[in-house]
Amino acid sequence: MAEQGWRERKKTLTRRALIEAGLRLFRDQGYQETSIAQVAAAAGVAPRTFFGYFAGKEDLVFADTPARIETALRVVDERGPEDTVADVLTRVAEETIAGNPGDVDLLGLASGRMDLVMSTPSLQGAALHRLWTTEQRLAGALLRAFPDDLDEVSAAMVVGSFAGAFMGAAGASLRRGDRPDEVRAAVGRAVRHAARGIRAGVG
Amino acid sequence: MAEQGWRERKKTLTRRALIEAGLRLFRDQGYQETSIAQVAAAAGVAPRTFFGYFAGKEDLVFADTPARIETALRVVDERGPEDTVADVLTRVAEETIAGNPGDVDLLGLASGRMDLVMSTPSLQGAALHRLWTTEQRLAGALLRAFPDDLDEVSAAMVVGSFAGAFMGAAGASLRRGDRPDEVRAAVGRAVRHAARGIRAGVG
DNA sequence: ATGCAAAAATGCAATCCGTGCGATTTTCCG
DNA sequence: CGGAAAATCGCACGGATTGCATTTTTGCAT
Repeated sequence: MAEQGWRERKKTLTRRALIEAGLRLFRDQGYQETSIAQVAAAAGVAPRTFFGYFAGKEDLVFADTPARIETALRVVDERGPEDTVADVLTRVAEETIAGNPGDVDLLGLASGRMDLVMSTPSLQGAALHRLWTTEQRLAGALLRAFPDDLDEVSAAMVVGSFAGAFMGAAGASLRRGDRPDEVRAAVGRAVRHAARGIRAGVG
Repeated sequence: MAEQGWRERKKTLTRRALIEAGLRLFRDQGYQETSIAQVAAAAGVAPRTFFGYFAGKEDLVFADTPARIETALRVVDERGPEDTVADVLTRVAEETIAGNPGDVDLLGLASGRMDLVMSTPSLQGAALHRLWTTEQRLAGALLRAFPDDLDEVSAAMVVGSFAGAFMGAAGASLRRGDRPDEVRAAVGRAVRHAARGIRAGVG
């Protein structure tokens, strides 16, 4: 847990500086309109250095998702004996919502990422791709947690219908201009719908 | 319906040449590894001309989807009086499958696109983004077709769960290396599952 | 404190996508 | 045949990435 020293500390410091500078610039002047050179300059490093921290422009925007994904997977892995597939996925969804609609507070930059992604096509694609690969991992974890109730395809199908309902509702609610709590409610309804659908099919 | 003359004819001809050349090169040497310059050269036009036909490299890969999307939307618009939401979406899915898993035959280049997309991250993102925007349009059409049973959010949620289940099943089946007919079967099962889930919730 | 080796930050060149613009060539039509 | 409109081209940028060689920093053992 303990960091080595100045070396490590400085690295996470630079990383954070890049994220904050990037997110701020993206929000203020737009994603496409902001060049990596600007982000690097604002963070006080050379443009080339940016790529030592992130694989690309998109990566900076989703810098906090890996942790959230691990959390979601852990929820599945820690399935209780009495839990059903729907129970577990519902809990995953709740866990996800807890730090999603209307928030972000990534590094002090509360909100903004949702709007940013929703208003930037290329980021939408990136976000959906991450969601897609995450769904696959989630399906794998689910299959491991319920080996008697599922198979590869049904696991992926269940996760897909869940995520699909979730995203569909969230997207529509946001597009409609709902308040954060309304979005939460909409998503909650979608999750319950998906859970009901699953119970009607798989154990 | 009738084309003007040589002008129009040549245009669609060049367009087709670009698509065929592109798809062939993408399949043979990979998407990322193929430059637009190569595609243009193979089609006998200047690189700059490529952008007169497609907005970008990705567009070429999905050149046939617009038509398919229109078809899907039409299926929703032509809802029968007795149809339920699940009925309509099931029909949309069938319509979609009819020309999807294992095929493509876009322009004689049977198969290959599915594999191409599944093996190219950036194309996956593009494909998912197209799916996402299509879902929105589908939700809109569905809302128009069932104004008494749905609202914006529930329509999007229903479409999302449907598409999610569809994609999840298709992806898992393909990833597992299933034969085209097996993929079809898996998707069929997913569609029935999603339909059941919808019937359990919305009318 | 000093010097060396590993790690990080840079600089630079090169490739490729995508776009604006002006110059050319084709095709259409009177 | 003589434009006018449409389609191609060529050219020059701006910006994302990447590979490679060079220069700074930092960690650590004398």
